[in-house]
Amino acid sequence: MSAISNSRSDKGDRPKARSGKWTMTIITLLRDQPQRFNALRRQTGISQKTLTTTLRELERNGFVLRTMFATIPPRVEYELTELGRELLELSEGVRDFFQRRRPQMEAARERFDASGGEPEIRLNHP
Amino acid sequence: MSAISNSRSDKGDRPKARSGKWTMTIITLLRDQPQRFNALRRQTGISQKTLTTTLRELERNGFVLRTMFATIPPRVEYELTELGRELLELSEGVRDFFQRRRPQMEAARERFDASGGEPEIRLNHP
DNA sequence: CAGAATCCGCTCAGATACTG
DNA sequence: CAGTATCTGAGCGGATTCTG
Repeated sequence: MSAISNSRSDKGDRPKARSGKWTMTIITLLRDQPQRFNALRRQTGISQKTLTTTLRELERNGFVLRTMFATIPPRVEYELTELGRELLELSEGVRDFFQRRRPQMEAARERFDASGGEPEIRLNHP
Repeated sequence: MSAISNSRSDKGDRPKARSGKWTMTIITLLRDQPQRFNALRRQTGISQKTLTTTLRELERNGFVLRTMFATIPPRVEYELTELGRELLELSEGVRDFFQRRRPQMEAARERFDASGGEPEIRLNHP
């Protein structure tokens, strides 16, 4: 274990790229105004550890700006950067797509599940 | 274990929605022409199990059409549906975004890692 | 309040072996 | 060739505990 300090900056191993199940949710919540840590926590029900991890990666990649206020108790605010705002637009596009196409997807799933997943079968080869 | 058959249609539990690390790769490979199972396998280096799972979910959701030819040896082709083609466009948009913004992201990462992840600190509260 | 550190269970993806 | 069945290891996300 570390001998002197245990701050994050001591660890030599940088976090690997994460897909981030909660990433889209977080940046969506940051759309309209900066938010504090526990505000995000309450709105999402996300665990503290995962929220921290998600926010750190967003910060690290330049999508979110973290600002600490040296008050007691401490106050930390997260807000979208310009780059983060672009990511938000992108992610809204993705969400819109799946929302628009949801009926087709559900219909396809019903067909697939009803047929037990049996594919088209052709006897002739093209 | 199953008493009589072990075909997929026997299992009552349907697969849950998967994020699919390889999904984008696969539909990109299907852009220009239908492809056979092992062709996809060779081009990606993806394991056979994961390829099957990925293709099945794409098929189930209506993005990919699977066609079996009753020949010996068997021949199975995968191709994009119209819906799949829309998903392809979307995913190309996503890839383009991260490609375009890669420099900004890498710059942000360097700043973050160099500073040990220390945030902006403000002494006054707004 | 905003985290860091730890432990833990689950799911995902790869490796392997076997079939129609 | 195109799968299915199984085992296994790694990583993610949650719960809990502790601190500045």
